[in-house]
Amino acid sequence: MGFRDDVYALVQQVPAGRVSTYGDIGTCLGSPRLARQVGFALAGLRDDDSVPWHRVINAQGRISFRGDDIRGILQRNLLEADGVVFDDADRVALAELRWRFES
DNA sequence: TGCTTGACATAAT
DNA sequence: CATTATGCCAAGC
Repeated sequence: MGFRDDVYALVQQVPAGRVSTYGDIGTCLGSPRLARQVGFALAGLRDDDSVPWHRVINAQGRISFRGDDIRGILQRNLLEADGVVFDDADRVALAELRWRFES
């Protein structure tokens, strides 16, 4: 279809225990300014669990809320289940967990 | 075809 | 460090 499918493909490349940022995905797809579109694409998934959307967070290493707090808590829960650790500021160690896309 | 919206990013306050 | 303002690009209407 377009941009969104590329986002899904990249997110699916992120292994468990690793996380990625909207900016990185956008950069991999063309420009770092595509970050919003990345989020937009993931929003289209809604409750589709075929894509590990919870492994995608913002550049600050924090979970992006969509409006429903439950969504963010669920995301954090899923990440912790993958082995991702949050610090006191509810942030993940991006320097260690940040996934680097190959192509 | 053209305007509005949006799970962000970055810089400024 | 949090909050606000602006930019950017694609999708929806």
